[in-house]
Amino acid sequence: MLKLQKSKDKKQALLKATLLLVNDAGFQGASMAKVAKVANVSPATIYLYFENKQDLINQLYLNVKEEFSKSAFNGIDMDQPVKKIFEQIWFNIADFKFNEVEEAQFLSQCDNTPLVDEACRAEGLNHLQPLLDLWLRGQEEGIIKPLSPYVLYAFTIYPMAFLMNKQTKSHCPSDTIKLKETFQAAWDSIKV
Amino acid sequence: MLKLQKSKDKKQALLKATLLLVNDAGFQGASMAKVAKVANVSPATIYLYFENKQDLINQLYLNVKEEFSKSAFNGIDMDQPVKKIFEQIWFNIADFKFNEVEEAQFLSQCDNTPLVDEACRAEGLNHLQPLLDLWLRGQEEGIIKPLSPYVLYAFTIYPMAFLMNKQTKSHCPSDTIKLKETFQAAWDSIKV
DNA sequence: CGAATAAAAAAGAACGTTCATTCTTTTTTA
DNA sequence: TAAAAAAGAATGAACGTTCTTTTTTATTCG
Repeated sequence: MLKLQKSKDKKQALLKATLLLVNDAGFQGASMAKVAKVANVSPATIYLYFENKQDLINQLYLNVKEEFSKSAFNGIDMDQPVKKIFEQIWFNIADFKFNEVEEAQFLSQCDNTPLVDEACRAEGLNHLQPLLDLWLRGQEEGIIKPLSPYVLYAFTIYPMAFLMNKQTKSHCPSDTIKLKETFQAAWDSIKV
Repeated sequence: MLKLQKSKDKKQALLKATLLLVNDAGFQGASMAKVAKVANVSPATIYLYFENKQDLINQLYLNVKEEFSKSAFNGIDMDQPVKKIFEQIWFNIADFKFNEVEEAQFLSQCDNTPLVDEACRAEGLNHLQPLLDLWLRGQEEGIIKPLSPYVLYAFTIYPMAFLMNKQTKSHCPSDTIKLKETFQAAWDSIKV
């Protein structure tokens, strides 16, 4: 039982090491040798927990994506008006993006690379279903524009990745992005 | 003179080969050997035109970024209301994203990777100054919200990268994204 | 309860391959 | 015919992965 925990710790350490290395130097920068070194483990040990490098990347992606989705819907009260629920989710996501910077950065990098399996990406998207359902409800109530969920996502959630990125790389001082006004922009883009 | 053209052709072929390979298999997928093969050239020849791999990537990035900016401001008539000019630019960018798919995909991949020099990225951003100036003018006229240019960009331009990406990878059928309504969303997010 | 032992986990060295880059030779150009 | 451009082979280093050995763990029996 203690054994099992140790195993999980080691796997977690490997995932975290990969995350850090990918953020710092891209996917090719995260070589198995470096991942092993950062996780304080022999390269061979990685293969006890992961099939190969692709499997390591895929599992990391799904791991972080799930963490992200959990944050997004954390403490949501569904017995409220659509706008209020959306606001809760939006601020949850903002919190994640600006507090779990490492994880958020990693996800951004994954968004546009061909190195994450498409199947894997699709699985990661499933977790966001509650948000799509909420939008549908908003559209039925006539308070959200009849746009495809892709467009809704593109204008409300996706922009946060850009802003997080700019802030992290300190292209813009951290007081430039006022969350309340930023949410207003997001909402204005999709409200009817 | 003919010689010079041939040289330029070869350099262009190398850049294009790199672009394709990076899109297909990421930055590590674009090995010098493969780039050479696709461009029909010896690996050694690459080093006549580029210092090293990083230089190749940097130059490609700046090249494509400049092409992008040129498209954005193509045929713009500055003697018009702010909204009209912004609309022209927005549709220019949309055209680029949805027609020059290879280039747009490459830029998206560059946005979030640590493999493009920050200095290089900064240089690429300069080209967008006219858009920032336009926003400022709009803010002085009181028709654009007093948000930082980062936020304005995040909500009007950046979403197109996401939509192009989804459409290219055929996650959403190509008639899902109606440009006119999508522009409306962009404008609504920043108009006062 | 502690020593013996079998199994599982981990380590480190080693594998063949591929990498970015350079060296030497050949071809093309002026 | 001299110089510039290009080719192809060769370089050592680093890659992902596997092989062999050592260490750790859990279990069994004295």
